[in-house]
Amino acid sequence: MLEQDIFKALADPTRRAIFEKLAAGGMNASALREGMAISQPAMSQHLAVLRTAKLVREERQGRFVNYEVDPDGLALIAQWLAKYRAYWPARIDALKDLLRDMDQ
Amino acid sequence: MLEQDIFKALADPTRRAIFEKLAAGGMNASALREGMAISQPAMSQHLAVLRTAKLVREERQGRFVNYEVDPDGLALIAQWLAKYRAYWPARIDALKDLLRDMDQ
DNA sequence: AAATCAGATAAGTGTGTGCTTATGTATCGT
DNA sequence: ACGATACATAAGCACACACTTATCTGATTT
Repeated sequence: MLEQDIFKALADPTRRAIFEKLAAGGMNASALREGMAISQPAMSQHLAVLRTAKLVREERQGRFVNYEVDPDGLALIAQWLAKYRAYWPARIDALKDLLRDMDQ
Repeated sequence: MLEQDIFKALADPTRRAIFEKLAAGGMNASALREGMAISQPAMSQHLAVLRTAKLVREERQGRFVNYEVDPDGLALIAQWLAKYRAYWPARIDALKDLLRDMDQ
């Protein structure tokens, strides 16, 4: 789980879309493809990249493979970002508000 | 300033190194090259990519161009990350803690 | 004005990446 | 056991990307 893998994985818009879809709830690879205009091998390859980056993890269920968000990858981004907290703008208040709202 | 630009910019290890160097304090392109085994055009091209991503901003000073971290790009990453807050592991909820610290 | 210096831009090249088609590997249903 | 289903892997191809050398722009110095 390297920074390198994470940022490279997220550099592709299709993979970000897949990740975002999974963030709304785990599902198998076929379900992920629905409404996405992407071939089965392409999806499988993208999921492999996301897995390597620890952004996603799999769990085999019979002949399906259920995928879900892996917090490890996100944690690494948070850590990377934290290194530069000195530069976060004051108007990041929006983010603070967002986090406060999510606490309710 | 698109997500696309940010993640692509950070997907390159040399650019992350440049960014990290600038995070320690602004400096011009020549100073950035010191100890980095990178040609002048390559540095210029990397800086252009970081600029497009709003991760870095320039300020011309005579015949030098001083570069420094641009908070805008970092803010965008923070916002992207915040969308997936539900998945952050409790023990590494660093971003939230840091934001709390900033409230003091 | 001319030479110099900091940096940007242009054009070409090798490598990486995301796709495709084809095939392989498990698991399920009958 | 057999075919079907869900997914992974292999191999090839077109394009993107990071580098190179060469040149250009703009500011400084003498």
